[in-house]
Amino acid sequence: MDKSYDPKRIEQRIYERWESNGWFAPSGKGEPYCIMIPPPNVTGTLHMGHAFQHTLMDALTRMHRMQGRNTLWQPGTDHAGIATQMVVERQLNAQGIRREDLGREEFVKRVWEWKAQSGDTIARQARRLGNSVDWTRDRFTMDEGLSRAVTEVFVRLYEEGLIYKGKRLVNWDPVLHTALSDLEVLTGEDEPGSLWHFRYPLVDGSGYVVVATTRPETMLGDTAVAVHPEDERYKALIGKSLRLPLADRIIPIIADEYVDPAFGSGCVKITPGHDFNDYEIGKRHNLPLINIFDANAALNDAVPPQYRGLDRFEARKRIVADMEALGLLEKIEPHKLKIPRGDRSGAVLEPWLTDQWYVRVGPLAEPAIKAVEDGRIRFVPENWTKTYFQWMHNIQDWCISRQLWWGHQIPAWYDDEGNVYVARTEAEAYAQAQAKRGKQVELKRDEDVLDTWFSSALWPFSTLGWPEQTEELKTFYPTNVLVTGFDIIFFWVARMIMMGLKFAGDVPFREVYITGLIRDEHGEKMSKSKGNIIDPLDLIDGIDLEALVAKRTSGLMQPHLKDKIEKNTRKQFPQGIPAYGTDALRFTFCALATTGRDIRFDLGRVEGYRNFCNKLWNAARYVLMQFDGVSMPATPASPSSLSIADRWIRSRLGETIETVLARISEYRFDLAAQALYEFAWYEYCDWYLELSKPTLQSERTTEEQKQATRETLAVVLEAYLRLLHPMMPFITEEIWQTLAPYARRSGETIMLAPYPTPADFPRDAAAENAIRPIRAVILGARQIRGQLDVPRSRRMPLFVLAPSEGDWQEIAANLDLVKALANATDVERITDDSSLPPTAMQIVDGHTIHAPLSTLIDDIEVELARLAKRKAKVRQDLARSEAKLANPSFVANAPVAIVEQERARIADFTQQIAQIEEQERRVALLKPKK
RNA sequence: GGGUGCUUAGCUCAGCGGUAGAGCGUCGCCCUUACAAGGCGAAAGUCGUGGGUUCGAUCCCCUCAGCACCCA
Repeated sequence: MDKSYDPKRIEQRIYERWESNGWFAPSGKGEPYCIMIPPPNVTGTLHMGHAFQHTLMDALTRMHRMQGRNTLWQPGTDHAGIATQMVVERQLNAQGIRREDLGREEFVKRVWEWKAQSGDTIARQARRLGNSVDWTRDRFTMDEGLSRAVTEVFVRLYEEGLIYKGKRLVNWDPVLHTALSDLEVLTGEDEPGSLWHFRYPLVDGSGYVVVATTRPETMLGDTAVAVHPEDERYKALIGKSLRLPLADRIIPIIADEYVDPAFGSGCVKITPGHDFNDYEIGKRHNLPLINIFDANAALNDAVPPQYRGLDRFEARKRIVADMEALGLLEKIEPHKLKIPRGDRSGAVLEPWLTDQWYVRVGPLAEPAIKAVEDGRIRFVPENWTKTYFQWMHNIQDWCISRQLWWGHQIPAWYDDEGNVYVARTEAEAYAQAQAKRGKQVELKRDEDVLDTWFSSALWPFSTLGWPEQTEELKTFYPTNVLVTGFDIIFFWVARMIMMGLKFAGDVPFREVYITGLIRDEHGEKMSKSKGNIIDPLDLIDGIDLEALVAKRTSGLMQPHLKDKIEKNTRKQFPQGIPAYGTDALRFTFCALATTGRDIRFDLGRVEGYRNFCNKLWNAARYVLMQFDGVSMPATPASPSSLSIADRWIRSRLGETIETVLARISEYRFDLAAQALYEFAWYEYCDWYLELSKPTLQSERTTEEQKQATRETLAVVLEAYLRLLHPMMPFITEEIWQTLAPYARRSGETIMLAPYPTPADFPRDAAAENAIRPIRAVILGARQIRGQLDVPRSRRMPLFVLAPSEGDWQEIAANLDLVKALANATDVERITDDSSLPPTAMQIVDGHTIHAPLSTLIDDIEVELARLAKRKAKVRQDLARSEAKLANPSFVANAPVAIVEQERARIADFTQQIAQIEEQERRVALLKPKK
């Protein structure tokens, strides 16, 4: 083995072997376990959030596979309608081609070409992350099978009256020319704007009312002015008529509770065609609805000729100017408001009246709520159920049509009379038309496509072959757990639950593990425009500064941010990013997977876990070295030949296995990772490896004892590798391949070896207790050296005052061990320290350890200072305990065990102080007489 | 306006009714034949504020402040 760990040399080779052997596919044996990957955008790349979630899913998948379950991790991608269409359109625009020039068919062909070209980026990334997905089952939402599921669901919902077409106000993106669902609307921070106060004259010439508006350009579509019914200022005006300036229309003054008398002037212009609230008011008061915008949000022919064709923002200026010229502009106030924008285009959205398809969600939501209420689906962490319920109880009908070309075209056809035929195929639609019209008629298919989330909602069963009742569907549905971020609970999780219950007859998954969102080191969301994204592969392979800068500053939507991004990047990564390897990255993700909702990604953590990989690597090297030139005996070492250290480390591994299993079962990957880290580093490496050295190197131990220790080294490490494998698949496999035989374990791969159980390494309380005094003496010696800055090379005799005969027996039985690790010339028991020469003293776990000062230092003051400090600390502790016991109600009310513990502490502290004082007295004797 | 979180060591975060923990960073000492990507030792926190419950609160309850997110 190389002296240090080099992930580049092992990872890809190992992954290829796993994949080519078909080990990712379900075994076909055992209880099923299934996770559906949340399908990423097929033309996109995996970002840190994906890498994070994939790591957790892979860890779960690998663990259950090792536990003998029939395990499927289903991979795939979605077609990301708007995002993908935008990308391809932009590419075409760069060549001076417009989408409309190509026509729909040709354009869609170009998208497929782009998909083919960029499509394997994600698969390549996923492989580098070590994902053990079953690639043979890879799916895409636009695949034939999945498209069939989409059509089937659409038709069935339509037939049940759960899908309808309606003319409604929608959120219209005037740049992308499509409707968006509520969820795709972003309302960001308050932006500075104005509140314009206009005068609308009364028809009877008795004056005017002042209306306040943030959108002057919509006044041409006003069909009323509303006041609050109880507003004394305007009560008398209700029912009167106004002459709408510029448009020169007569509109009524109406009363509606919706009006906030305190806002603006208390008079609100009502534009039912271009505002969601006004639309509702319009419905209540039977107001006419005037649409004044076209698809580009420019004014249409419904407005006076001089405004026609003006863009909405241009129109605003003109209208304000014209009102002012007419003396109808009362004032302009600065006003902050939130402006709705499209989540893809960033364009200011326009409420616009169009024909759209909707899903009537109410009847679907009810069972979906119930499934969570009665525990058939469990959210982890549990408090996300609240978020889910809040949304589900206030759910709105879902606008599913999009005016795009890329996506599942809606299976609806129209005849020349405008009748609609929803059908699984064109032929079926023609048959329906024939039946209805009694003759053959020409049909035209609906141009719109479905929201991408419509197909994503079917993912858990469409990928398994639905509507066919396939074996896979029977075996793996409902799936076990969904791993995803809280940001798509509404978009995706809720909709999958609704669709799964409706069409697959059961919940789509039994648990939903909601992860936090990966943010940058400042807690900022990672985004291209902020220039703070990190490609997970760059953490794995490393990247130099120039390449990183180039990556972050190319293809920016807002080129003016380039300089800032470059500057920040150079500042943050002056040396670029070193290669950390997949395992280090994966372990970092696990360690960061706390219950919080924001996860700050800290490069320091990755580095730390890369070091951990190296530590593990070198521990393995040490273990393997012990077998050099040693022939393996035919039979394993007998239990009776195990040393106390051998028994101890086995017991500690047992506890670690227990902890890891428990923590992962509650999705606390952070705590599981911590337990794994601590065992390997602080127990196995720091202690056990060191404890093994005297046994293996001494001439005083028997060959049988040596064999027992060698085997323990191998057996414990081998089992630990299996325990760690789900989080760090590559390094564990690499080491395991050479180590396994020494642990008498065979098999082609660690990924199919059994996952450890606590029963494999039963707890051994006697061994754990026996190690304690041994450790105490070694620690005492180390502390004395450390605190007095004495080099390890300076050896010394130790005198130990043990708290009990039993404790001393453990020390005495392992004297060579203690001497070696404490680097002591001798370890001698004392029962009374008064006869000792002046020493440095340390109390550890009830053991008092002395080392003669003459062997350590020349300056007595150093030791005196150390003692004084120590004494002060113990006195503080003593005071605290005494105060507690001095409180009669503490003694009366606290549990006996707690009171006893406090009494014991006092006794202990008192004794320690006495010892330190005695020590001070004796050390002082060494002071040169003045 | 409604809702949900968060505030613990310099930084990033665990923890949780009985003497405050980790990683990274910092400071000493050490080239110890597994590992300097290392070893040993150390320093460092009135656990956001103010109340309450309790024998005892970082933890439970209330108030306030700051920050973040979601919904309208």
